[in-house]
Amino acid sequence: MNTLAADRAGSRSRVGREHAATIVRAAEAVFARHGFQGATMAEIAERAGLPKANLHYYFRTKQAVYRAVLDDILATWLVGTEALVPEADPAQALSAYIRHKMRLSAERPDASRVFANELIHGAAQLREVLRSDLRALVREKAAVIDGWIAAGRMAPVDSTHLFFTIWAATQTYADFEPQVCAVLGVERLRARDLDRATEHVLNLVLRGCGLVAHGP
Amino acid sequence: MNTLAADRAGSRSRVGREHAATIVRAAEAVFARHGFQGATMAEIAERAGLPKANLHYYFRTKQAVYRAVLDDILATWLVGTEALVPEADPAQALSAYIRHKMRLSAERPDASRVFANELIHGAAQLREVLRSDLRALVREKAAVIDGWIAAGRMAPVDSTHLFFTIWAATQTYADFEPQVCAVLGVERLRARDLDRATEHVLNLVLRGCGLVAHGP
DNA sequence: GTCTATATCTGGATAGAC
DNA sequence: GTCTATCCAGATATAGAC
Repeated sequence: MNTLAADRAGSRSRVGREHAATIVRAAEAVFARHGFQGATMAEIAERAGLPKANLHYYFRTKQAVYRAVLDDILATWLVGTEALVPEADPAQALSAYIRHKMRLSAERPDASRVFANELIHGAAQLREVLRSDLRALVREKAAVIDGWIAAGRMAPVDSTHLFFTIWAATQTYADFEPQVCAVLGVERLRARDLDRATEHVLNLVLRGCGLVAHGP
Repeated sequence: MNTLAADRAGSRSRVGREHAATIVRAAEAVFARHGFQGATMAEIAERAGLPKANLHYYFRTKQAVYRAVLDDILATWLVGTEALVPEADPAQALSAYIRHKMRLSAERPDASRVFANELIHGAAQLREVLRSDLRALVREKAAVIDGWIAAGRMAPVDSTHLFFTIWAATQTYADFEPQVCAVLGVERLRARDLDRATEHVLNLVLRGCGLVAHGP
Protein backbone atom coordinates (compact mmCIF):
# COMPACT_ATOMS: atom_id res chain seq x y z
CA MET A 1 0.00 0.00 0.00
CA ASN A 2 2.38 2.65 1.23
CA THR A 3 3.82 4.10 -1.92
CA LEU A 4 2.60 7.52 -0.89
CA ALA A 5 2.33 7.42 2.90
CA ALA A 6 5.90 6.69 3.83
CA ASP A 7 5.39 8.12 7.30
CA ARG A 8 5.83 6.72 10.75
CA ALA A 9 2.59 4.85 10.11
CA GLY A 10 4.43 2.10 8.29
CA SER A 11 7.22 0.86 10.56
CA ARG A 12 5.44 0.62 13.84
CA SER A 13 4.41 -1.46 16.81
CA ARG A 14 1.01 -3.12 16.93
CA VAL A 15 -0.63 -0.30 18.86
CA GLY A 16 1.12 2.19 16.61
CA ARG A 17 -0.32 0.66 13.46
CA GLU A 18 -3.75 0.55 15.07
CA HIS A 19 -3.57 4.21 15.97
CA ALA A 20 -2.45 5.10 12.48
CA ALA A 21 -5.37 3.13 11.05
CA THR A 22 -7.77 4.84 13.43
CA ILE A 23 -6.50 8.22 12.29
CA VAL A 24 -6.88 7.30 8.62
CA ARG A 25 -10.45 6.12 9.15
CA ALA A 26 -11.35 9.29 11.03
CA ALA A 27 -9.62 11.43 8.45
CA GLU A 28 -11.54 9.82 5.60
CA ALA A 29 -14.81 10.93 7.15
CA VAL A 30 -13.59 14.45 7.83
CA PHE A 31 -12.01 14.93 4.39
CA ALA A 32 -15.21 13.59 2.81
CA ARG A 33 -17.30 16.12 4.69
CA HIS A 34 -15.10 19.20 4.36
CA GLY A 35 -12.53 18.63 1.61
CA PHE A 36 -8.81 18.94 2.14
CA GLN A 37 -8.61 22.58 3.15
CA GLY A 38 -11.85 22.49 5.09
CA ALA A 39 -10.80 19.54 7.19
CA THR A 40 -9.03 20.41 10.44
CA MET A 41 -6.53 18.31 12.33
CA ALA A 42 -8.53 19.10 15.48
CA GLU A 43 -11.68 17.48 14.09
CA ILE A 44 -9.80 14.45 12.84
CA ALA A 45 -8.18 14.08 16.25
CA GLU A 46 -11.50 14.39 18.05
CA ARG A 47 -13.12 11.80 15.81
CA ALA A 48 -10.16 9.48 16.28
CA GLY A 49 -10.30 9.96 20.06
CA LEU A 50 -6.72 11.16 20.22
CA PRO A 51 -5.13 14.46 21.18
CA LYS A 52 -4.21 16.64 18.23
CA ALA A 53 -0.46 16.53 18.75
CA ASN A 54 -0.60 12.75 18.59
CA LEU A 55 -1.65 12.97 14.95
CA HIS A 56 1.49 14.91 14.23
CA TYR A 57 3.51 12.11 15.80
CA TYR A 58 2.11 9.53 13.37
CA PHE A 59 1.85 11.80 10.37
CA ARG A 60 4.15 14.77 10.14
CA THR A 61 1.74 16.95 8.18
CA LYS A 62 -1.93 17.15 7.22
CA GLN A 63 -0.82 16.39 3.66
CA ALA A 64 0.66 13.11 4.87
CA VAL A 65 -2.64 12.13 6.51
CA TYR A 66 -4.44 12.97 3.28
CA ARG A 67 -2.07 10.89 1.19
CA ALA A 68 -2.52 7.96 3.55
CA VAL A 69 -6.30 8.25 3.14
CA LEU A 70 -6.03 8.35 -0.66
CA ASP A 71 -3.63 5.43 -0.57
CA ASP A 72 -6.07 3.38 1.41
CA ILE A 73 -8.91 4.26 -0.97
CA LEU A 74 -6.89 3.46 -4.09
CA ALA A 75 -6.19 -0.04 -2.84
CA THR A 76 -9.94 -0.57 -2.75
CA TRP A 77 -10.68 1.22 -6.00
CA LEU A 78 -8.30 -0.63 -8.28
CA VAL A 79 -9.74 -4.07 -7.60
CA GLY A 80 -13.05 -5.61 -8.64
CA THR A 81 -12.55 -6.17 -12.36
CA GLU A 82 -11.69 -9.86 -12.02
CA ALA A 83 -14.97 -10.89 -13.62
CA LEU A 84 -14.09 -9.10 -16.86
CA VAL A 85 -12.20 -11.87 -18.66
CA PRO A 86 -12.60 -13.00 -22.29
CA GLU A 87 -14.10 -16.38 -21.45
CA ALA A 88 -16.81 -14.95 -19.21
CA ASP A 89 -20.40 -14.28 -20.22
CA PRO A 90 -20.61 -10.54 -21.00
CA ALA A 91 -23.94 -10.00 -19.22
CA GLN A 92 -22.83 -11.84 -16.11
CA ALA A 93 -19.41 -10.21 -16.01
CA LEU A 94 -20.71 -6.67 -16.45
CA SER A 95 -23.45 -7.33 -13.89
CA ALA A 96 -20.89 -8.48 -11.37
CA TYR A 97 -18.76 -5.39 -11.97
CA ILE A 98 -21.70 -2.99 -11.69
CA ARG A 99 -22.93 -4.68 -8.52
CA HIS A 100 -19.43 -4.46 -7.09
CA LYS A 101 -19.26 -0.73 -7.81
CA MET A 102 -22.69 -0.11 -6.33
CA ARG A 103 -21.69 -2.03 -3.22
CA LEU A 104 -18.65 0.23 -2.83
CA SER A 105 -20.84 3.32 -3.12
CA ALA A 106 -23.15 1.91 -0.47
CA GLU A 107 -20.50 0.67 1.93
CA ARG A 108 -17.77 3.28 1.55
CA PRO A 109 -19.48 6.48 0.51
CA ASP A 110 -16.90 8.62 2.28
CA ALA A 111 -14.10 6.96 0.35
CA SER A 112 -15.94 7.70 -2.88
CA ARG A 113 -16.40 11.33 -1.84
CA VAL A 114 -12.75 11.87 -0.96
CA PHE A 115 -11.74 10.36 -4.28
CA ALA A 116 -14.27 12.49 -6.17
CA ASN A 117 -13.17 15.61 -4.35
CA GLU A 118 -9.56 14.96 -5.27
CA LEU A 119 -10.51 14.55 -8.93
CA ILE A 120 -12.69 17.65 -9.01
CA HIS A 121 -9.88 19.80 -7.73
CA GLY A 122 -7.33 18.61 -10.22
CA ALA A 123 -6.04 15.29 -8.84
CA ALA A 124 -2.67 16.76 -7.86
CA GLN A 125 -1.94 13.74 -5.65
CA LEU A 126 -3.41 11.05 -7.90
CA ARG A 127 -2.46 12.16 -11.39
CA GLU A 128 0.51 9.83 -11.73
CA VAL A 129 -1.12 6.68 -10.38
CA LEU A 130 -4.16 7.28 -12.57
CA ARG A 131 -1.96 7.60 -15.64
CA SER A 132 -0.11 4.43 -14.87
CA ASP A 133 -2.20 1.94 -12.91
CA LEU A 134 -5.75 3.01 -13.78
CA ARG A 135 -4.97 3.57 -17.45
CA ALA A 136 -3.32 0.16 -17.72
CA LEU A 137 -6.25 -1.50 -16.00
CA VAL A 138 -8.83 0.10 -18.26
CA ARG A 139 -6.85 -0.65 -21.41
CA GLU A 140 -6.70 -4.30 -20.46
CA LYS A 141 -10.37 -4.60 -19.59
CA ALA A 142 -11.54 -2.47 -22.51
CA ALA A 143 -9.73 -4.94 -24.76
CA VAL A 144 -11.79 -7.74 -23.24
CA ILE A 145 -14.99 -5.86 -24.01
CA ASP A 146 -13.81 -5.07 -27.52
CA GLY A 147 -13.27 -8.79 -27.97
CA TRP A 148 -16.85 -9.51 -26.99
CA ILE A 149 -18.08 -6.86 -29.41
CA ALA A 150 -15.93 -8.21 -32.24
CA ALA A 151 -17.32 -11.67 -31.55
CA GLY A 152 -20.85 -10.30 -31.82
CA ARG A 153 -21.57 -11.13 -28.20
CA MET A 154 -22.72 -7.60 -27.34
CA ALA A 155 -23.70 -4.37 -29.04
CA PRO A 156 -20.97 -1.99 -30.24
CA VAL A 157 -20.26 0.49 -27.47
CA ASP A 158 -17.13 2.49 -26.72
CA SER A 159 -15.54 0.17 -24.19
CA THR A 160 -13.36 2.83 -22.56
CA HIS A 161 -16.16 5.33 -22.17
CA LEU A 162 -18.35 2.52 -20.85
CA PHE A 163 -16.10 2.51 -17.79
CA PHE A 164 -16.57 6.25 -17.32
CA THR A 165 -20.33 5.77 -17.49
CA ILE A 166 -20.40 2.85 -15.07
CA TRP A 167 -18.21 4.69 -12.57
CA ALA A 168 -20.31 7.84 -12.86
CA ALA A 169 -23.67 6.08 -12.69
CA THR A 170 -22.76 4.08 -9.59
CA GLN A 171 -20.73 6.64 -7.66
CA THR A 172 -23.35 9.33 -8.09
CA TYR A 173 -25.30 7.62 -5.29
CA ALA A 174 -22.41 8.22 -2.90
CA ASP A 175 -20.92 11.44 -4.20
CA PHE A 176 -24.12 13.33 -4.88
CA GLU A 177 -26.33 11.68 -2.28
CA PRO A 178 -27.95 14.97 -1.19
CA GLN A 179 -29.19 15.52 -4.74
CA VAL A 180 -30.56 12.00 -5.05
CA CYS A 181 -32.23 12.28 -1.65
CA ALA A 182 -33.76 15.64 -2.51
CA VAL A 183 -35.26 14.35 -5.74
CA LEU A 184 -36.48 11.10 -4.18
CA GLY A 185 -37.86 12.98 -1.19
CA VAL A 186 -36.07 10.91 1.43
CA GLU A 187 -33.81 11.96 4.30
CA ARG A 188 -31.09 9.48 3.43
CA LEU A 189 -30.57 6.57 1.07
CA ARG A 190 -31.60 3.23 2.51
CA ALA A 191 -30.90 -0.30 1.35
CA ARG A 192 -34.13 -0.42 -0.67
CA ASP A 193 -33.27 2.81 -2.46
CA LEU A 194 -29.85 1.48 -3.38
CA ASP A 195 -31.35 -1.84 -4.48
CA ARG A 196 -33.65 0.02 -6.80
CA ALA A 197 -30.71 2.11 -8.04
CA THR A 198 -28.73 -1.07 -8.72
CA GLU A 199 -31.58 -2.60 -10.69
CA HIS A 200 -31.90 0.59 -12.72
CA VAL A 201 -28.22 0.87 -13.59
CA LEU A 202 -28.02 -2.84 -14.43
CA ASN A 203 -31.12 -2.61 -16.61
CA LEU A 204 -29.98 0.50 -18.46
CA VAL A 205 -26.39 -0.52 -19.03
CA LEU A 206 -27.07 -4.13 -19.96
CA ARG A 207 -29.81 -3.10 -22.35
CA GLY A 208 -27.51 -0.36 -23.62
CA CYS A 209 -24.96 -3.04 -24.37
CA GLY A 210 -27.57 -5.18 -26.13
CA LEU A 211 -27.45 -7.75 -23.36
CA VAL A 212 -31.10 -8.04 -22.31
CA ALA A 213 -34.38 -8.83 -23.99
CA HIS A 214 -35.24 -6.24 -26.57
CA GLY A 215 -37.89 -3.63 -25.96
CA PRO A 216 -40.11 -1.85 -25.73
CA MET B 1 -32.21 34.96 -9.71
CA ASN B 2 -31.20 36.55 -6.45
CA THR B 3 -33.03 34.52 -3.86
CA LEU B 4 -29.75 33.77 -2.14
CA ALA B 5 -27.41 36.60 -3.03
CA ALA B 6 -29.27 39.55 -1.58
CA ASP B 7 -26.08 41.59 -1.40
CA ARG B 8 -25.07 44.92 -2.81
CA ALA B 9 -24.69 43.12 -6.12
CA GLY B 10 -28.41 43.43 -6.77
CA SER B 11 -29.31 47.10 -6.48
CA ARG B 12 -26.52 48.71 -8.39
CA SER B 13 -25.34 51.02 -11.09
CA ARG B 14 -24.28 49.64 -14.44
CA VAL B 15 -20.58 49.52 -13.56
CA GLY B 16 -21.48 48.08 -10.17
CA ARG B 17 -23.40 45.20 -11.69
CA GLU B 18 -20.58 44.57 -14.13
CA HIS B 19 -18.04 44.42 -11.31
CA ALA B 20 -20.27 42.07 -9.34
CA ALA B 21 -20.58 39.84 -12.39
CA THR B 22 -16.82 39.91 -12.91
CA ILE B 23 -16.31 38.84 -9.32
CA VAL B 24 -18.80 35.99 -9.65
CA ARG B 25 -17.11 34.71 -12.81
CA ALA B 26 -13.69 34.84 -11.19
CA ALA B 27 -15.02 33.22 -8.03
CA GLU B 28 -16.53 30.34 -9.99
CA ALA B 29 -13.10 29.42 -11.34
CA VAL B 30 -11.42 29.71 -7.97
CA PHE B 31 -14.09 27.76 -6.07
CA ALA B 32 -13.98 25.08 -8.77
CA ARG B 33 -10.23 24.70 -8.37
CA HIS B 34 -9.95 24.87 -4.59
CA GLY B 35 -13.35 24.31 -3.01
CA PHE B 36 -15.01 26.73 -0.63
CA GLN B 37 -12.46 26.71 2.16
CA GLY B 38 -9.51 26.41 -0.16
CA ALA B 39 -10.51 29.43 -2.19
CA THR B 40 -9.12 32.75 -0.99
CA MET B 41 -10.57 36.20 -1.45
CA ALA B 42 -7.10 37.32 -2.55
CA GLU B 43 -7.04 34.88 -5.47
CA ILE B 44 -10.58 35.77 -6.51
CA ALA B 45 -9.65 39.46 -6.39
CA GLU B 46 -6.52 38.90 -8.44
CA ARG B 47 -8.39 36.93 -11.08
CA ALA B 48 -11.11 39.57 -11.19
CA GLY B 49 -8.50 42.31 -11.54
CA LEU B 50 -9.79 44.15 -8.48
CA PRO B 51 -8.26 44.94 -5.11
CA LYS B 52 -9.28 42.57 -2.35
CA ALA B 53 -11.17 45.10 -0.28
CA ASN B 54 -13.33 45.86 -3.28
CA LEU B 55 -14.78 42.36 -3.12
CA HIS B 56 -15.91 43.07 0.40
CA TYR B 57 -17.68 46.15 -0.83
CA TYR B 58 -19.81 44.16 -3.29
CA PHE B 59 -20.16 41.05 -1.16
CA ARG B 60 -19.92 41.39 2.58
CA THR B 61 -18.50 37.92 3.14
CA LYS B 62 -16.88 35.05 1.25
CA GLN B 63 -20.06 33.08 1.93
CA ALA B 64 -22.04 35.73 0.05
CA VAL B 65 -19.75 35.43 -2.97
CA TYR B 66 -20.18 31.67 -2.86
CA ARG B 67 -23.94 31.90 -2.71
CA ALA B 68 -23.95 34.27 -5.66
CA VAL B 69 -21.88 31.77 -7.63
CA LEU B 70 -24.23 28.90 -6.77
CA ASP B 71 -27.19 31.09 -7.61
CA ASP B 72 -25.78 31.83 -11.03
CA ILE B 73 -25.09 28.14 -11.66
CA LEU B 74 -28.55 27.05 -10.56
CA ALA B 75 -30.18 29.38 -13.06
CA THR B 76 -28.28 27.49 -15.77
CA TRP B 77 -28.82 24.06 -14.29
CA LEU B 78 -32.57 24.13 -13.95
CA VAL B 79 -33.27 24.78 -17.61
CA GLY B 80 -32.85 22.56 -20.66
CA THR B 81 -35.70 20.09 -20.20
CA GLU B 82 -38.05 21.86 -22.61
CA ALA B 83 -37.73 19.06 -25.14
CA LEU B 84 -39.19 16.53 -22.71
CA VAL B 85 -42.87 16.93 -23.44
CA PRO B 86 -45.46 14.16 -24.01
CA GLU B 87 -46.03 14.92 -27.67
CA ALA B 88 -42.31 14.75 -28.56
CA ASP B 89 -40.52 11.79 -30.03
CA PRO B 90 -38.77 10.03 -27.12
CA ALA B 91 -35.51 9.41 -28.96
CA GLN B 92 -35.28 12.97 -30.23
CA ALA B 93 -36.26 14.51 -26.91
CA LEU B 94 -33.79 12.46 -24.87
CA SER B 95 -31.07 13.11 -27.44
CA ALA B 96 -31.65 16.84 -27.19
CA TYR B 97 -31.49 16.72 -23.39
CA ILE B 98 -28.30 14.63 -23.33
CA ARG B 99 -26.65 16.88 -25.90
CA HIS B 100 -27.66 19.90 -23.84
CA LYS B 101 -26.09 18.41 -20.72
CA MET B 102 -22.91 17.46 -22.54
CA ARG B 103 -22.67 20.98 -23.92
CA LEU B 104 -22.90 22.37 -20.39
CA SER B 105 -20.09 20.07 -19.25
CA ALA B 106 -17.99 21.23 -22.15
CA GLU B 107 -18.76 24.93 -21.91
CA ARG B 108 -19.08 25.46 -18.18
CA PRO B 109 -16.93 22.81 -16.54
CA ASP B 110 -16.14 25.06 -13.59
CA ALA B 111 -19.83 25.56 -12.89
CA SER B 112 -20.30 21.82 -12.91
CA ARG B 113 -17.38 21.38 -10.52
CA VAL B 114 -18.62 23.98 -8.04
CA PHE B 115 -22.04 22.35 -8.09
CA ALA B 116 -20.53 18.88 -7.63
CA ASN B 117 -18.31 20.08 -4.82
CA GLU B 118 -21.29 21.56 -3.01
CA LEU B 119 -23.20 18.26 -3.32
CA ILE B 120 -20.26 16.14 -2.20
CA HIS B 121 -19.88 18.13 0.98
CA GLY B 122 -23.50 17.95 1.99
CA ALA B 123 -25.26 20.63 -0.06
CA ALA B 124 -25.76 22.90 2.95
CA GLN B 125 -26.55 25.85 0.67
CA LEU B 126 -28.56 23.99 -1.95
CA ARG B 127 -30.59 21.50 0.06
CA GLU B 128 -33.78 23.52 0.09
CA VAL B 129 -33.82 24.53 -3.56
CA LEU B 130 -33.06 20.94 -4.59
CA ARG B 131 -35.97 19.69 -2.52
CA SER B 132 -38.36 22.19 -4.00
CA ASP B 133 -37.39 23.22 -7.52
CA LEU B 134 -35.28 20.28 -8.70
CA ARG B 135 -37.62 17.70 -7.20
CA ALA B 136 -40.64 19.32 -8.83
CA LEU B 137 -38.87 19.50 -12.17
CA VAL B 138 -37.85 15.84 -12.12
CA ARG B 139 -41.30 14.70 -11.02
CA GLU B 140 -42.87 16.52 -13.93
CA LYS B 141 -40.42 15.24 -16.52
CA ALA B 142 -40.31 11.71 -15.10
CA ALA B 143 -44.08 11.63 -15.58
CA VAL B 144 -43.57 12.44 -19.25
CA ILE B 145 -41.16 9.55 -19.60
CA ASP B 146 -43.49 7.23 -17.71
CA GLY B 147 -46.15 8.19 -20.21
CA TRP B 148 -43.92 7.17 -23.11
CA ILE B 149 -43.19 3.86 -21.38
CA ALA B 150 -46.87 3.21 -20.69
CA ALA B 151 -47.61 3.91 -24.36
CA GLY B 152 -45.00 1.34 -25.37
CA ARG B 153 -42.89 4.02 -27.01
CA MET B 154 -39.73 3.09 -25.09
CA ALA B 155 -38.39 0.32 -22.88
CA PRO B 156 -39.33 0.27 -19.18
CA VAL B 157 -36.68 2.16 -17.26
CA ASP B 158 -36.89 3.95 -13.92
CA SER B 159 -37.58 7.45 -15.17
CA THR B 160 -36.35 9.23 -12.04
CA HIS B 161 -33.11 7.27 -11.84
CA LEU B 162 -32.66 7.84 -15.56
CA PHE B 163 -32.08 11.50 -14.71
CA PHE B 164 -29.44 10.59 -12.13
CA THR B 165 -27.68 8.47 -14.75
CA ILE B 166 -27.81 11.13 -17.45
CA TRP B 167 -26.51 13.81 -15.07
CA ALA B 168 -23.73 11.54 -13.85
CA ALA B 169 -22.71 10.26 -17.27
CA THR B 170 -22.49 13.74 -18.78
CA GLN B 171 -21.04 15.69 -15.87
CA THR B 172 -18.31 13.16 -15.26
CA TYR B 173 -16.46 14.71 -18.23
CA ALA B 174 -16.33 18.04 -16.39
CA ASP B 175 -16.15 16.98 -12.76
CA PHE B 176 -13.69 14.14 -13.12
CA GLU B 177 -11.79 15.38 -16.14
CA PRO B 178 -8.36 14.44 -14.73
CA GLN B 179 -9.49 10.83 -14.46
CA VAL B 180 -10.88 10.78 -18.00
CA CYS B 181 -7.71 12.41 -19.32
CA ALA B 182 -5.48 9.97 -17.47
CA VAL B 183 -7.30 6.96 -18.89
CA LEU B 184 -7.49 8.38 -22.41
CA GLY B 185 -3.84 9.43 -22.23
CA VAL B 186 -4.44 13.05 -23.19
CA GLU B 187 -3.41 16.26 -21.47
CA ARG B 188 -6.87 17.78 -21.62
CA LEU B 189 -10.20 17.04 -23.22
CA ARG B 190 -10.64 18.50 -26.68
CA ALA B 191 -13.70 18.93 -28.84
CA ARG B 192 -13.15 15.60 -30.55
CA ASP B 193 -12.90 13.78 -27.22
CA LEU B 194 -16.14 15.35 -26.07
CA ASP B 195 -17.83 14.56 -29.39
CA ARG B 196 -16.88 10.95 -28.94
CA ALA B 197 -18.13 11.06 -25.35
CA THR B 198 -21.43 12.50 -26.53
CA GLU B 199 -21.86 9.78 -29.14
CA HIS B 200 -21.11 7.14 -26.51
CA VAL B 201 -23.58 8.47 -23.95
CA LEU B 202 -26.27 8.92 -26.59
CA ASN B 203 -25.70 5.42 -27.94
CA LEU B 204 -25.71 3.75 -24.53
CA VAL B 205 -28.67 5.61 -23.07
CA LEU B 206 -30.87 5.48 -26.17
CA ARG B 207 -30.18 1.80 -26.64
CA GLY B 208 -30.72 1.33 -22.90
CA CYS B 209 -34.13 2.92 -23.35
CA GLY B 210 -34.91 0.67 -26.30
CA LEU B 211 -34.74 3.60 -28.69
CA VAL B 212 -32.19 2.46 -31.27
CA ALA B 213 -31.85 -0.46 -33.60
CA HIS B 214 -31.48 -3.67 -31.69
CA GLY B 215 -28.13 -5.36 -31.40
CA PRO B 216 -25.67 -6.85 -31.24
C1' DG C 1 -16.89 53.92 -4.92
C1' DT C 2 -11.97 52.64 -4.44
C1' DC C 3 -7.98 51.07 -2.09
C1' DT C 4 -4.03 50.77 1.70
C1' DA C 5 -3.10 49.32 5.98
C1' DT C 6 -4.27 46.64 9.70
C1' DA C 7 -7.00 44.17 13.34
C1' DT C 8 -8.31 39.63 14.52
C1' DC C 9 -8.80 34.88 14.33
C1' DT C 10 -8.22 30.22 12.92
C1' DG C 11 -5.58 26.29 12.50
C1' DG C 12 -1.19 23.70 11.29
C1' DA C 13 2.82 22.64 13.46
C1' DT C 14 6.25 22.24 17.32
C1' DA C 15 8.74 22.49 21.92
C1' DG C 16 9.44 20.21 25.65
C1' DA C 17 7.60 18.09 30.12
C1' DC C 18 6.18 13.57 31.39
C1' DG D 1 4.97 7.36 22.95
C1' DT D 2 1.75 10.86 24.83
C1' DC D 3 -0.04 15.38 25.60
C1' DT D 4 -0.20 20.62 27.12
C1' DA D 5 0.95 24.97 25.90
C1' DT D 6 2.33 27.87 22.44
C1' DC D 7 4.13 29.76 18.20
C1' DC D 8 3.22 31.77 13.82
C1' DA D 9 1.54 31.93 9.00
C1' DG D 10 -2.22 32.87 6.35
C1' DA D 11 -6.78 34.52 5.53
C1' DT D 12 -11.20 37.06 6.49
C1' DA D 13 -12.85 41.25 7.35
C1' DT D 14 -12.75 46.23 8.48
C1' DA D 15 -11.19 51.08 9.39
C1' DG D 16 -10.58 55.05 7.39
C1' DA D 17 -8.03 58.06 3.91
C1' DC D 18 -8.91 59.46 -0.70
